[in-house]
Amino acid sequence: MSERSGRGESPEGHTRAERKEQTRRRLLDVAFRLIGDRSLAGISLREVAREAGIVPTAFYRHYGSMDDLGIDLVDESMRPLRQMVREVRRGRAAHGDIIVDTVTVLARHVREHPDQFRFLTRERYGGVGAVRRAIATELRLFTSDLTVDLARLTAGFDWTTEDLEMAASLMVAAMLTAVVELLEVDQRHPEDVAALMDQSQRQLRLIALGMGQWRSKP
Amino acid sequence: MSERSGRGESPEGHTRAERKEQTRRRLLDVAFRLIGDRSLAGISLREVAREAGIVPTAFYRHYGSMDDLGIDLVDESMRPLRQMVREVRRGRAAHGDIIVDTVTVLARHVREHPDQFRFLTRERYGGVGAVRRAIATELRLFTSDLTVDLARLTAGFDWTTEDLEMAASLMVAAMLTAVVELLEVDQRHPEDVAALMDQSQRQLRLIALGMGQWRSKP
DNA sequence: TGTACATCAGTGAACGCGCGTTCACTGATGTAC
DNA sequence: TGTACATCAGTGAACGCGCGTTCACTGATGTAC
Repeated sequence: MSERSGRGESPEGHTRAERKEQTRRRLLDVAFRLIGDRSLAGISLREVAREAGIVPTAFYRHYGSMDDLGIDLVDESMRPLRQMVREVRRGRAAHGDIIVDTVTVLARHVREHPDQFRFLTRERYGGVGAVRRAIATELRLFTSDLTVDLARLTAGFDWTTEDLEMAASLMVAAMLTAVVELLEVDQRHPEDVAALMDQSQRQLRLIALGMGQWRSKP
Repeated sequence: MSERSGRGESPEGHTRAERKEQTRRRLLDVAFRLIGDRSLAGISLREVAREAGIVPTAFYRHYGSMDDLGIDLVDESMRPLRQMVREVRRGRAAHGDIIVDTVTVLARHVREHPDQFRFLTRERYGGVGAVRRAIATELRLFTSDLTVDLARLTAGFDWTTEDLEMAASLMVAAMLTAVVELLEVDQRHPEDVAALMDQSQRQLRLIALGMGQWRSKP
């Protein structure tokens, strides 16, 4: 048999490594889909393998356990979040309203990758230890990026690092709440989505107003 | 045989109803304990029954399924939260600092009922539909109580109901974040607990400062 | 280019296990008279 | 108070099922010469 078309299925990806990567992607995609209405603990290795079109034992060619796959899912779903931060920073120089931009970009990402955000919010507290820690680490990085941004914005005022972190973590809390609520509302009711985004923007604005008045030991 | 001491175990509770209630309480306590390091989906009917000292089939004398037990767990763990709100309201008339009081009482409840708060934060997003909805309803009630309080505090200023709800939900988000972090830190390190409580108080103060500056369409 | 061997993604049978749920039951507690 | 029957919390055997994991395997792809 020739080098190509060795197997009937999947004509793309000729090398062994390419085929393996395709299977791994299928495992991740299937897991995200199944996680849409269940927790990671609620889906089985056999189910993921079955849906990905491989035999259960072949799963072990890719991950040592479902927990390992879970960690990979965290990486995958944190990527859009990091991209979001980058987008907002890029847009920041252009024109004024950081808050509107942030919420808009966040809402778009949630709309585009609902399963991934669902996974993150669900496993953030509920999941296996390793997965929970991976998510906590990523969120901490997210908060500290925001702290740096706030430091830049408040340069000249006498903000302590502690206070900046406090404000950043409050903003992250507000945004995470918005994400969760966005996932809950039916995307076919745009007026609900708009109301949520509006509330989220007003919350961030309220925090910004408070920061304007803040004195380090008020 | 006489009416009392029919069974060797559990001398308390003579009537059939009392004994049944004792078993139900044991089921709830066992479930809270097991949920300390797993999600509700991760514990089995057989395990709960085994730990409660009854045979699996006897479980059905108390609940139709583990989901039913889950709903009962929500009721049980929301009780301390409601009590907390009442306590803060009661103390409010006495002396000044609502924020310090709220955070102090909250921290105490979390310390006293860690398993129950763990259950709530874990199942809030991760759990079965019915349990998730029960928690969402209780939290909504909590937020609307706070909205009423804020309405009283801002009487005379031109706050819309929408804006009051927005501020209340931001405060609840801040407090829930604090709860989660309190559950994560080791209670044997009081300085970490103090730092968390301090951050939480500063966040609420920041929001209060923002509210002082708020104009309904800024 | 051709051959001979190594690699390794995926196969398929088999295992033991804990699960939820059914069923007919037991015997103490409760109730009617 | 005494008796006869009803109730019902808890028992124990049994079921079929999907699970994670083991094992020896196959055959296309990759590599060395």
